[in-house]
Amino acid sequence: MKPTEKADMKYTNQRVEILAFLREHDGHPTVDEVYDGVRKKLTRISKATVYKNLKFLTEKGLLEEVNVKGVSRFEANFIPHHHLICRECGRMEDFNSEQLLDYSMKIAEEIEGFTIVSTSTNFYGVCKKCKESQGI
Amino acid sequence: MKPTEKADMKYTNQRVEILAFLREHDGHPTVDEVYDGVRKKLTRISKATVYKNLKFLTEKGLLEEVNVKGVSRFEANFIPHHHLICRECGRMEDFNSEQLLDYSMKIAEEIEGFTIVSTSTNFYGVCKKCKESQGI
DNA sequence: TATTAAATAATAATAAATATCATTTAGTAA
DNA sequence: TTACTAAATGATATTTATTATTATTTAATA
Repeated sequence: MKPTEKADMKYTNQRVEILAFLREHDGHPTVDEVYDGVRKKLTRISKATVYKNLKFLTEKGLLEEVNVKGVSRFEANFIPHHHLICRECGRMEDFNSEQLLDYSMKIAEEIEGFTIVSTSTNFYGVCKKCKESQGI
Repeated sequence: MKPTEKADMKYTNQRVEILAFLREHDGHPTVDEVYDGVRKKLTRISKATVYKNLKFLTEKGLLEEVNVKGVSRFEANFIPHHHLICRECGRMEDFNSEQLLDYSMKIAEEIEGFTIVSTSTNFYGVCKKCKESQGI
């Protein structure tokens, strides 16, 4: 099922707000960040509901879970892309390169033992903020 | 510090065995797998020691932590490489492509806001075993 | 609008990871 | 080699993260 299709599930306010929050916040929020964000609109939402739905929506293919430095983060961006990851603070940004996707998928064709359907490259380094705070 | 240099730390039996185990098992073991493996040689090792050392050795730069489907896994392979990841079972294998590393690092040079020092591409798909068990 | 399966909130339970602390050990120097 | 000391360990307690339970509420459908 493509992310744009209607999934076979109830579109509760909680789910709608979680999806909306993640579509508006592309910085790969953690569970707690999603909870805090969604709570501004749905003040009575339970954290268990956030956990359950992040898991559920990920299984449904409407979200993707990524992990940096042992912390789970979520994103709603299904356009194939890459990640810039700060080894210091864990900050994570999307990065687009059609070229690199094409190149990687070409290489993937030669791989045996695995049937590859997608690729994503992680770029590790130090973000601007961390570099500046180290420099001082 | 390069992984081959002697780190500034005590080389306890526990640490030596954890490092040895990970160097001999390149399938990206989980905490529990490391614990079970090392316990065969050091029957009295505590799980807390395994946790502490996996974290410590990762911070020291002697191990790397990766995460598949929410599960932390560890590896001792510091030769830059890529990963084949099964979306079904979470199996993870190393994959080498000097070409792809070069290509990615070339692209990295153009990235602003992050100072990139390394890259790694994840290839997502279905492994042979999962494909066979689905086919039946 | 009434029905019903599914989802929620609140909380309990479980699992994962870390902290505590008395004891042991690796590394160093006499 | 032995003695010393900071660091590491094992055992366990504590904390944090995640999942399960259950009475109540709600979205989807007729």
